Amino acid sequence: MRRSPLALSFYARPTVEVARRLLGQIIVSDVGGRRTAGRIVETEAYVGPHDPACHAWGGRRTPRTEALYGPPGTAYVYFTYGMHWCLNAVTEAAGYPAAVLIRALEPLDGVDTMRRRRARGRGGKVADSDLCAGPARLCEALGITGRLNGIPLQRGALRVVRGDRRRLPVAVTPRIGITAAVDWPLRFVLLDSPWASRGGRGRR
DNA sequence: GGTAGGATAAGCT
DNA sequence: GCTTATCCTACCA
Repeated sequence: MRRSPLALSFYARPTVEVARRLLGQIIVSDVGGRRTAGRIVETEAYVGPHDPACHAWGGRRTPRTEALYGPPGTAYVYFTYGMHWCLNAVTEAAGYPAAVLIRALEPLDGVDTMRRRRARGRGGKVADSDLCAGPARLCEALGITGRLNGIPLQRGALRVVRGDRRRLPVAVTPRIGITAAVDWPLRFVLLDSPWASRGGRGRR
């Protein structure tokens, strides 16, 4: 089945709105010649230079954050904790640094590939419910690394395509793992989704 | 069921 | 030097 990619205009809106409307949409990765795909079940908004948890807080513009200033629909992939990659979709107008962090997916396609990637370098096996339940986990499962930083999400090896968004029960909570602006309700998660990250399955 | 601590490196002060 | 938009293992209940 062929699904249409989300257009640039989808991302050129208030970041909170994009974060909410990304729930239910589908990420498709063809990295390494393998097709993997998953449905977005958890997101967080990082709303710009006035957001103390945003990497572009205070207008920081460095080689690391450069992709955040790109056009809407750009992939912002950053490295953290010395070993993890995380994927964001850049939002709002070009030049305005804001993005939505993709925090969890429901695996749809290429589950065997996901299992292999997630188990690599780790003798044990990974429960299917943990394949994409976390921002770094889903990047590992989909083969996403810094090589994809700055690419457009409308075409190419990594893209976001339209999913079924009818009747989605959404919970709104503070963001996870940050120490700044802890009261801002900028995390969106499908209510009771078994695919959400830890700290994420909760109701509110 | 839960949580504490370690891994590991870029970017900042 | 210190912090970090994390994950995993070990350990305790």
